Amino acid sequence: MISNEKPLRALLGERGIKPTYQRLAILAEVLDRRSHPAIKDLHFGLKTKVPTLSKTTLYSTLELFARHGLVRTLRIDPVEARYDGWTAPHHHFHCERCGAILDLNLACPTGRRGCIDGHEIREVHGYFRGVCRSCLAGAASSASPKRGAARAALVKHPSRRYQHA
Amino acid sequence: MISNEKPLRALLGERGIKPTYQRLAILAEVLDRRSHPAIKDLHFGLKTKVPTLSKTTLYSTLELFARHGLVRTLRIDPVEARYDGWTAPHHHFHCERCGAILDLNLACPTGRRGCIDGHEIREVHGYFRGVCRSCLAGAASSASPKRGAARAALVKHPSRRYQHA
DNA sequence: TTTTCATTTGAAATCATTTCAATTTGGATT
DNA sequence: AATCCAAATTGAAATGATTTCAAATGAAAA
Ligand SMILES: [Mn+2]
Ligand SMILES: [Mn+2]
Ligand SMILES: [Zn+2]
Ligand SMILES: [Zn+2]
Repeated sequence: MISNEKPLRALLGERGIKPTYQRLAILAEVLDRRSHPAIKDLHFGLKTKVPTLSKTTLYSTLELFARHGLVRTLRIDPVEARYDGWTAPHHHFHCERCGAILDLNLACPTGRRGCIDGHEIREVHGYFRGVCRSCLAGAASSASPKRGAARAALVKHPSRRYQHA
Repeated sequence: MISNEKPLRALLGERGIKPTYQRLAILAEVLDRRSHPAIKDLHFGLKTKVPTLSKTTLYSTLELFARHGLVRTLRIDPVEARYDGWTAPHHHFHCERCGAILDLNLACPTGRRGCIDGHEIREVHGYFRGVCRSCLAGAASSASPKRGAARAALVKHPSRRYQHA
């Protein structure tokens, strides 16, 4: 629903990646989500379609996809990598209360490439952290009732984050 | 040597943080380094001055410092948190070959605060990743002979990163 | 000195990620 | 259809940063 214009097979084929059943399912799942899912979220979301899918495959496949520019690996969440199927340059906001990662569209582009100070730039990430709109609205202490990755993040992580503040 | 204008005791006192022997040593160590050290680097660097210092104290103290704006916690290295005693807004570059983290001074500021899309912004990070100047110079495969955190990162991390590419 | 409370410490637990060897898969060849 | 082979997948074990937790220490107050 995001950028599934081209069939998934083509996205893989163009890059010489064999369109395995697992790879197609993983690619579909990660492109289908705007929530910047973590490995465990993808694993959970795919358990019906690919019951035998291992986390090891998820790790290696997502690294493969990232290497070929099919997904972006976000490191804004200190606990776990989050993946983004939307590869156009944009910034990210991480809510330290509910764990949600949201897209931001700002002036400063993250698409910059080339060299800076002689260093070869391959990736640019603009990370903002704070308290998201809906957490601000749902005042008080406990995070507002979110779903998906945000909620998943909530129930886990003992006090690592996403607790009171 | 960086921003030790004020005595360290004052930096803590202003914020109501009791100037413990450990805290003063940790603060001195993190302010003294431009290498954006990880916990293990600080632990190693302090073993002479504070032989009994535990990593637990380092974790909790650095979190305390970060909460009070004395240091910034960088999440650009996927393996471990790196700490920055230079709190003025600036961007960071992470060399995926040798692990070094370098300061960048660019136009787009990271000092932005306030709200975006209704989200309350508390932290802004500009992360660039690629291959650093000296790694580019020292062509070939193995990383150029670096020191400090970069080297430390090298000898560790089996193939996690900092290997060939 | 005795009490009290914050800080420090080390050991154990947690958990994301990596490693690795074995199994499975699917295409090519016979 | 049967065989072969390299790539892909899998699960279990290892790794290592970070957190948890309860005991030990320290320092100020009574
Ligand atoms: Mn995004
Ligand atoms: Mn810096
Ligand atoms: Zn939130
Ligand atoms: Zn380098």
